[in-house]
Amino acid sequence: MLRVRFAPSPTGFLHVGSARTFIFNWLYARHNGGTMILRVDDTDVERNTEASLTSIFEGLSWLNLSWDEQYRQSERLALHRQMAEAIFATGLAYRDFTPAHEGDSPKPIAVGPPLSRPGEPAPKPTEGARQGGGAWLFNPGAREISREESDRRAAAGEPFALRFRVPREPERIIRFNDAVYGEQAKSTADIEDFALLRSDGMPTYHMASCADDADLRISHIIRGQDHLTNTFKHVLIFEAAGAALPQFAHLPLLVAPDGTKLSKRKHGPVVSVTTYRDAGFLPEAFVNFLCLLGWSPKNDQTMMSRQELIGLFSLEGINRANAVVNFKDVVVQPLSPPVVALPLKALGGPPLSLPGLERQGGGFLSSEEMFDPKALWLNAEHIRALPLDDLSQRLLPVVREAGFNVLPEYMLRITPLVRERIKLLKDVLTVADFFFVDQLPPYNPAELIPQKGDAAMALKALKKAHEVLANLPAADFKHDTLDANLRAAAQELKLKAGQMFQPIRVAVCGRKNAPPLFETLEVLGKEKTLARIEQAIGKVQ
RNA sequence: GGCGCUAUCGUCUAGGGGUUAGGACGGAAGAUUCUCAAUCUUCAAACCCGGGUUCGAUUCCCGGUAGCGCUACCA
Repeated sequence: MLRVRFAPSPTGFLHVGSARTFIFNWLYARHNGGTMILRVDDTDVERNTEASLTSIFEGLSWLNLSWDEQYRQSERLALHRQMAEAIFATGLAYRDFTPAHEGDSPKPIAVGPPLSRPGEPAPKPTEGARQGGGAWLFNPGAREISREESDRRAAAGEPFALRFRVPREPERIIRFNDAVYGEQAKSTADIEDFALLRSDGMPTYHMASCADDADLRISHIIRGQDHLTNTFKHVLIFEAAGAALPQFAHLPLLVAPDGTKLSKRKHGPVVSVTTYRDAGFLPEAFVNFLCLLGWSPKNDQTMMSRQELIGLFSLEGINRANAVVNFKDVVVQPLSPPVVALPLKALGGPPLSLPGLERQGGGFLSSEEMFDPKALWLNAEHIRALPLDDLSQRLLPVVREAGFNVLPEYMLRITPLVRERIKLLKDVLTVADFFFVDQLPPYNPAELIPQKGDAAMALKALKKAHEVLANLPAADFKHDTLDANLRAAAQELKLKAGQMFQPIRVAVCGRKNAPPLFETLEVLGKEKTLARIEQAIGKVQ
């Protein structure tokens, strides 16, 4: 029975790296008909918050990801302690009565004899941490305390941490096979006596995680590569507890353009899944994008539906090198002097604004700056692949949230005009804004003047257009009729099509770049069209 | 410092002892159109360095370098 788990610790919003880890686990389970388990690793009471847990659920639900079983580590503490005690009973763990944090790195007080190899001199304590090489033996005296003394002090109520007694003499080579990174080996001389239980009785991550993985019969542990070296400790725990070793598969890390691990603290909103949701990514596109970081179907496919991903996914397709999420460094490194936000490319409207993404010194980051261009492209691809009514339904809430009370039927008519022009759902606000308002926001009248023309030409075109369109029954405000009439008018005025159409476009849309004119007029309707042309005439005069 | 991992166009990646080193994004140029977008065509762009093994290495081995990760009573 194949069983995989995703085990987030609720210490912040859902991280894109975590989301990808979930997805890979989920894909593996769904591909093989296995069981997907969500386990909340909340043993760190200091840092866990319920708000964080809520945000993780929110993120997963937006991505439309499902799981079959759910657990919470804080409800399974008895199990963890039980397994820790079982290990203690075998002699493979010992009580360390050193007060908490007194032995923490890098304070030199903990030095003691490092686990130096024969022949290597031990470093002097004053030299600081680990200069002699090898792993650190925490609080060396603690390991040697007799069982009698240990029992006595414990019975007296003295607090202690439980540490794993890593085999020292003879030193052993711990081995495991990783589905992605291959055969792994490490000497016990390089593994420190790590803690199993804290002095308050709470299990550490290593203990809780292994106890649960064993108890829940997890068959495959698919997780970030930052756990690769921890795995040796886990192998030790599994062994000591007499549990079967699961198959490990470590995933390359998601890194920032500067190569460092993506972190909430350093890279802020660009690592939060909610940022992508709020910016108007389609969940299916975002999942697609995440899958392409560190995994390949090896068949040159880039755009994949969820079903295709499930069908194509395999551990063999996972890459070993870290993958860069290619956002612009300005996101994390405020520029000085401050730079004005770039407008969205090709879209006349204001740049995308999202909370937390204000640029230092004012302005907002554009979507091209904060998102990986491939993510943007993939999102556009998925948008274009959506049926019109589906896309329209997803656009509607975005528009309404921006304060425009648009009817579903109207949205459906606008949708085909924006479908090929937006990369993010939110782009609809800058691409189709003129459909939503009664009054066009102010624009530069000079825009009304066509190529190789002057104000007189603009005026002539606008007046003629108004005349022609006014004579058209509202029912004839259809693409073909508009096309025929306006072209005829252009010919009559001896204007090129573009020279005729641009003034009208600017009059109606308030900018030069917009969806095709006749479709636009058709959707906008006779009344608004004429009103806007009249206003434009006023501006030119 | 110690240990582990990694290294193909700017980015995501395919490939693998002999290839014009493939694809995608992004970039450039052109076609098309009433603008924009979409679409189509074309172009530029990569095997970290040094040794070995071999008739032949980008590919296998070793070393170096660089990057990353771990090295907590965090996860």
